[in-house]
Formats: sequence, structure tokens, C-alpha cells
Amino acid sequence: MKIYNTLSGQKEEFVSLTPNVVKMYVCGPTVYNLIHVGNARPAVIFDAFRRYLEYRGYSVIYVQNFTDIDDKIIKAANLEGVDPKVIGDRYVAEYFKDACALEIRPATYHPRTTNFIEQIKEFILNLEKKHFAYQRGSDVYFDVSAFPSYGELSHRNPSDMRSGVRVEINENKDDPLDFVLWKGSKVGEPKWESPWGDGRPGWHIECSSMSRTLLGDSFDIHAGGNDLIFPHHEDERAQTEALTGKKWVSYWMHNGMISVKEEKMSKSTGNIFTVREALKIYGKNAIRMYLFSKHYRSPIEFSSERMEEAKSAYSRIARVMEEIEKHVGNDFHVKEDEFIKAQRMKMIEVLDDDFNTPQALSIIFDLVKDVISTGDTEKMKRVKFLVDEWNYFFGFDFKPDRKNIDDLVEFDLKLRNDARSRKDYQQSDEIRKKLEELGIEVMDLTDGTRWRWK
RNA sequence: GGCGACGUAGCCAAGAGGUCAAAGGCGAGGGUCUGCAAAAUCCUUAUUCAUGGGUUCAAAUCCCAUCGUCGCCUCCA
Repeated sequence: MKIYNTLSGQKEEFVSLTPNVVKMYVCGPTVYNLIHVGNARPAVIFDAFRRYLEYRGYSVIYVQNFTDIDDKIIKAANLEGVDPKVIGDRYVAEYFKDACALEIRPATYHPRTTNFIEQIKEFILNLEKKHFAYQRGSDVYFDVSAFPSYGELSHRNPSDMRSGVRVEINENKDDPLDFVLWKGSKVGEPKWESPWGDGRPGWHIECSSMSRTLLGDSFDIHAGGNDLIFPHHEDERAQTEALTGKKWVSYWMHNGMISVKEEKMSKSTGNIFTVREALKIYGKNAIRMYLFSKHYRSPIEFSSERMEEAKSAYSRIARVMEEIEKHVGNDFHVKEDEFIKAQRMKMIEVLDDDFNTPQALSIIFDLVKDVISTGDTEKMKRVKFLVDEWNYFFGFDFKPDRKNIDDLVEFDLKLRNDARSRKDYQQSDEIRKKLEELGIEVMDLTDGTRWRWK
């Protein structure tokens, strides 16, 4: 299997640190409001990739964090006059609602920053001992100059960055590239006791500390949006490798951004489309199809045209799957013949190549193309078998949406009552009998007709 | 200004030296089917891969330049 590694800038053969086990850390959302479609991309893609790894025989330890202490959370809390924890708890819960609706599987661990304060403090303390950190007032900073390979991940040159650096507001730092590990508390902010005075963790330290606690000093894959490469991941890497002296992450995977009208979808620009809205309008299958239909590293445009297109593409597969089920049912055995092996090999070949989901989808479209019209039930079974097998990582739901069943029953009852008013009791009784067969009990009361499930 | 990515049919999108006169999806047009509609199905829709040079027996794929778009350099998935 090959994975594009941001660190080397090329595709590399994937070899896990421990045979058959993959340890993976994905940067999760800062919980101060509902997640948007841009946030959903890494969540869906890397969860699907993790499932693919499982499909390929790995057991995967998957960590996705929540940043539940940060300026925006504090701001939101102050605005509402509640404790930041209330905001964090609320939006963690909301996140799970969206993730679940998107068919994203929960991670093995979902650590939250505020539960790791002790580990974070210890981390910083050890950096200080090793002279990678210095204190200014109640703040503690990481000394970038002490870490020679700083800039390697984001392919930047520290001295270039210093010369092009924007006006630095913080006079405390020795070097504009240095970043904060621990922030001294200000009035009205949540704080924790520490050797440097009351304060809270800086942004980058949490991922280092939590991943180290849960996955160890070194692990296989670190993933997130490519807007995190610098400074977030660069800084995480610096502080972690400075502390342990070991190579931290083997493979860095970064997804491309989602844009709206040629501008990045971002909470700060405000051009966001929440997952909740998207779910309501297009449904989870269309969203997943949309995300899989372009390679995860490329930027992707979000628009109603794209979403409708994805929805149509999804429906094409779903319809065929439904049709096959009508022909051959659900309960059948398929012999693993050459056809199945060949198709499976094709699928593995493209997904093993840096998770090429667009190509993977084209294999399904090819399979689905004319199975029904040929009337070949053996072929239908094999196609369904394969698509179901691959659905382990695609996570589509091919079951038709039956939410409108109430309306459907009401409509049947209307037809029946039309028949009754014509005194066409043969017709009306036939409808009632059919509904009864389907488990629906019809009752003609003096004030109208009612129905209920038997 | 620095760094990086990208530019493939009406639209979306794979392909990364020969098997490419370039997958797949959406859309559009035509045929079959059909009481009508939908679905399904068949056919058509890039002699060409932003532009200009170069390397090579061979380039959409490698190199250089130009134009254009996006991202990062500040919080961001």
C-alpha cells in the first residue's frame, strides 16, 4: 500500500510500526459550534481510510480529539454567560449527532484537551528540563532555534520565515517563530494551576500530549486538513520530537480544502455550510459520494450543482442494488470465483494507491452498469456481494428511505374512502385487506378512518 | 514577497513516459421499451490533456518559461 506523505512530499510504501496494527491520530474539531462540510471531509475520509485498513487486515487504533479549550470557546461561553465546559459538552454532543448521521464510526478514543491538563503540564515541564522551552511571565514558549529540523514538515525554511514574518504583537518571545506552550491566564478565562502560574495550554501541545498518552512516542499516521500543516503540525512535531528524541509520526496525511465560490470554506470567513443543513437537503449518501468522488488531497468545490450530481450518481448504484435485491433477495451464498477475485484485486489496487476513491467508484459503476438487463442472477449476486463487501469502508446506505410511509398509508386510505363513497366495497375491502397483510390495521370510526401498526 | 498545489470533454473527475485516437459520473441528443411518465438499456458527445518551447524512438504524463486559479505564511479541517 502506498500513502502520500506530506513530510517527504511523495508516495511511500506503507509499513506499520507493528505488524498488522495501525495507530492513527486525526485532528478533530474545536467545539464551539456546529461542524461544517469542510470539517466533515477529514472526518469522513480518514474514517473511511481507517475502515479500509481494517478491510486490508490491520487492526486500527484510531484517535480523534476535541479541542475543548480555546479563545473561541471562551468567547462563546462569555457571550452566553456559561462555563466553557458547557459549550464544549454541547458541541461534542452535536458533533456526534452529525458524525453518526454521516455514518462516521466513533474513534477508538475521543480525548478532550481539558481531560489531559496534567499530562500537558508534565510534557511542558520535560521540555523545559531539556532546554527546549523558556518561561516569560506566566507564559511558556517553545524555542524553535533549539530544534534543527523545524520547517521540514511544511517545507519551509525558518530563516525565510523570519525575514517575511508579519508584524509580531507578542514582545515576550525571543524569536517570532517560537510558539506558546502554556498561556498565563487573563481575567475571565478558565485556568488551571501550574508551576508557571495559573493558565491554560497553548493550542499545539494538546495533540502532542494526548497522542503520546494514547498511542505512545511513535505512531503510524497523523492526519488532518492541509491548513494544519503550518503551524499546527509543524509545531506539534517539533515539541514532540524534541521531547522524545524519536521519530514521532511515520506518515502525514493531509486532505484538501473545500471551497465555496472559489474561496475556502471556513468559520472565520463565514461562508460555511453546516453538515446539518447539508444532511437535511442532500442526505448522507450524497455527501459521502461527493467526498469520495474526488481524491482526498485535491481541493473541492462545494455547490448545489456538485451535490445534486453526487446524489444522482449515488442513486444510480442504490437503484441497481435495490433491483438486485428484488431479484435474488438478501440471503444467498456466492462462490468466490475468478470474477470476484479479479474485481476485488482491482479495487485493492486502486485504493492501495494513496486511497484513490474516485477510481474505486468507477469500478462499482462499471460493475453495476448492465447487471439487471442481462437477467443473469448469478452475476447479480456476485455484484451485490462485492458492493456490500466494499461498503464496509464506503459506508453507503443502500436501503431506500422509507420515511414517507405515513403519507403513503394516508394516500391508500384516501383511495379506499373514495371507493367507499362510491359504494365500491369490493375495492375498499381489497385495500383494507392488503394493508392488513402489510401489518397495518384500519379502523372506520364515526369521526373518520384511523390506522395503526398491528 | 516566500513556499506549495493545480489547469484533462458542456460540467465534475481518474490517468503521471508506450497497452491513451484519454476511465468513470453528471448533463445533453437519438434509438429500444412503454397507454402516459419514470426506470432500465443501446448509441452519440476530447485526433486531444492551459499556452509556448525543450528532452526522448515515444509526453496529458519529465524539464523550462508564460498565463490563470487555489491554499499556507494569523485562527482554521
